[in-house]
Amino acid sequence: MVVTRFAPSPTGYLHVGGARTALFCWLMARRHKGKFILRIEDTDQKRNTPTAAQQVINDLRWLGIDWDEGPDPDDLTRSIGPHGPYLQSRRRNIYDKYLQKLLDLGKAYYCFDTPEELQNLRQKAQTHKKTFLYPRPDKFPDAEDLEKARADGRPIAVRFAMPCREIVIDDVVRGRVTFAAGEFGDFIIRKSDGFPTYHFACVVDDELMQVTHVIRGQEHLMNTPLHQALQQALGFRIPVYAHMSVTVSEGGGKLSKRERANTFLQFIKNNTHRINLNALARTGHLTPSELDAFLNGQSAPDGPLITAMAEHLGVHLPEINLIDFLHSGYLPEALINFLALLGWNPGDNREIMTKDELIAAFDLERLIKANSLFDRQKLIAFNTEHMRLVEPIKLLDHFKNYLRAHDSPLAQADDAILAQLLKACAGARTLADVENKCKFIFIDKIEFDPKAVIKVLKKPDAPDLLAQSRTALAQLHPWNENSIRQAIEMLCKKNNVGLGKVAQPLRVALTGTAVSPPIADSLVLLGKQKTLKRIDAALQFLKHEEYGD
RNA sequence: GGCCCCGUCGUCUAGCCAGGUCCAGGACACAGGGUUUUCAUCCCUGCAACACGGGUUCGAAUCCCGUCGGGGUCACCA
Repeated sequence: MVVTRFAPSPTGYLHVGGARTALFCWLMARRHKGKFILRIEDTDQKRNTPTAAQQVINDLRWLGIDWDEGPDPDDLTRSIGPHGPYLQSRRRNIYDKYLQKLLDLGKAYYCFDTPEELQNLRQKAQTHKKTFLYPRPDKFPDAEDLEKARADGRPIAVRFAMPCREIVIDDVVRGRVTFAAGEFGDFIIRKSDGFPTYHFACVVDDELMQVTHVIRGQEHLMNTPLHQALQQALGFRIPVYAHMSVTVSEGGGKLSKRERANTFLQFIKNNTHRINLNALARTGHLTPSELDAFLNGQSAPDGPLITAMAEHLGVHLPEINLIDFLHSGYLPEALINFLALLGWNPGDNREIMTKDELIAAFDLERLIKANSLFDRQKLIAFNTEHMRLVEPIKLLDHFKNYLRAHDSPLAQADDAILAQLLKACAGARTLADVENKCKFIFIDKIEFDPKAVIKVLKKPDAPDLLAQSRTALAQLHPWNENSIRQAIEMLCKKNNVGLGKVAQPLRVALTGTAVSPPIADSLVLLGKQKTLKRIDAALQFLKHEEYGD
């Protein structure tokens, strides 16, 4: 049976890169009717935040990735599956057991160096232009040395005695990779705070959880020799390894969480003169000195705060975390499809694929070796396709989810209305597009976009046609898509003009902008009362403008 | 810098392992045109790549070597 695992360290929101790794692991397990495990690697006390694990879990669920074993998504303290707990911080007794075994076998040893001492050793190696390898003592410290170190208050860590021999790893995507003997030094497997390091916990857990395929980013390739040595020392199986290519950002560098903060910072710097910093600090819940620190590049606020401030200023930031994509109105189906094709392809010309199709086609053999760039424009194209493809019920769910994540005026609408909006906006690229197009219906006071006014309302015949529309619509009964369309068409015929001549002034009168769903839909959605009122308001507005000129 | 990985249109990629069917196929983007009451959608056409240099071979995008370029990694982070 195929068993894969995704093992994030909970340091914040789930990053697209991480999501891609999770997706490939999940796809592999589902393809082979195996198991997919979620394991939380929270062995770094300094970096973990209490809510981060839950956030990662929420993000994964939004994407539509589920796990057979792992923390209970509704209650992290509970486990699903026979190999729990799935939070590494709760497995310390297990690691200690294997650690003792290594110690007993003479394959690991205590060490008592302070950070400063290690730093010195490294420096020395660097001045001699040699790679730093920890100098293994001739004789491993014994119980007595341990006591003495403890008495002296020295940090007590444990190192693995790395065997000095050539190491060969077989990787599904890289092929056979060979490392010469002596490339790797003894590394720490238990930190002085008693927690295992990543290498150790990962190897032990992969064995105990019976993981068969380790699929991870290429950045782990250099870790694999260490893991393999550990597996051999402990008598563990060696799983199949697949080191995927990395996804890089459009800027050239790696897709980094800092990118959003940097983009935002750059925007502020370029527009200092027209930004009210006090108001900005308020929306970002920052003190003036915190904002100052951010502007000086000393620190960066949390993701959600950046998002709030960017929204406040109307700046679009590159999406990096999964939650950013939710906020921008992307569909998880589209993101999955897009991510799957970053470094993998089904071997034919198919691109737009559903989750089931991806599962059926997935194959580790078809992973690409070369790094790829995250192309947002292509993502948008994928999203457009999936907006059309997703079942209406599901699309509605996604839309509500999106609306909840915002402070949208549309949140007050019920399901039936929302479904109508979605239908009227067929062809929209993102959920954000739908919201933008329809929010005029839920706003009491609309504002006229000057460009739309000049381009449409100020046209010579516009006020007259608008007034005629008002008269015709006022008499209209019943008020539905069909009747409205007929009324408008008749008006066009009567005046001998194209549909746009009548529809556009109406549109601007109702929405303040030149963008909305098809005109008849827009009128139905707005309702007769409000429609007439807004036409009156627009007519009024035009009169004042005339006097003003 | 040491070690490791990678290198086909601007981008994602097919083709490479099993050399000829590839003057290199698809998609996104871009340019031009068309449909449409706005936006978006949709349709058509076009542009555009084997990093470079040596081999091997009758023949190389495909095999070998070198150069250059990009990325990763060198923690008591994961």
